[in-house]
Amino acid sequence: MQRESAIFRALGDPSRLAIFESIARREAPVKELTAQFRISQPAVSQHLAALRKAGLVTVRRDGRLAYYGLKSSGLKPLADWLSHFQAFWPERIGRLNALLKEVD
Amino acid sequence: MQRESAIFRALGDPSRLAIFESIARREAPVKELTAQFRISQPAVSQHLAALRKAGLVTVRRDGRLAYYGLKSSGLKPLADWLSHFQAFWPERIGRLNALLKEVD
DNA sequence: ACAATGCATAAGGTTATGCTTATATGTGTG
DNA sequence: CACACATATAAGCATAACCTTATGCATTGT
Repeated sequence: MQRESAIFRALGDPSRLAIFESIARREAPVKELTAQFRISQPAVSQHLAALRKAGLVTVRRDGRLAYYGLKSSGLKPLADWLSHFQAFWPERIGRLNALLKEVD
Repeated sequence: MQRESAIFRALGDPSRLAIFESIARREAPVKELTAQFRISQPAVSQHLAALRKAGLVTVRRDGRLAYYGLKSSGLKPLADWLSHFQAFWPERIGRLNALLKEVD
């Protein structure tokens, strides 16, 4: 109940959302993420700490590199929360259903 | 791409999320929402303006009352965004599938 | 051992955010 | 027409958020 708010807040910053989406595409060390955006390395690290605190990403350290990757269960609370509202957009059900069949 | 960020930001505040969830349960005028939370009426109005700006709620004026209700299409961008990541939490699929069958 | 690299944390400044009280606007009511 | 009521907006304040530069701490390479 209060956890979704934290997730929303974590993804509410454009830079942080972009970083998250990049990580979601593929795991990457801080160095690479820093090169990707126009903010300093400490800023990236701070965003990563926020994402980690929100349970959205994980770290894997290898030598002096810290690889950040998507935490698979991270978005689950959001999905659960969202499913509460599915009754309100029936036009969406069809597409979601199709997507699920694809996965099966 | 930048629109989700706005939605996330709108729901990132605990008070605002609570107001949104209340509205989602049922349409209500500002007066009633104000009674429900321990913040002033202007604060509620400001949160409502933010939710409206994010496309999450609608207003229906009746006399001097302003009824706020869920905008059915409001969460769609979020659902679309989230569906991108479904591949990453397969354990969730089953429950979602069950939910969809229920709706059918 | 020393220098360089990758990352995290500290400190500080600027802007954004969320709240309050005060006030304006519009709508019913006596 | 005056007055109460419902809501929105304005102004101001305290705190949080996000960024920067500076620095600390490991780890790797020479």
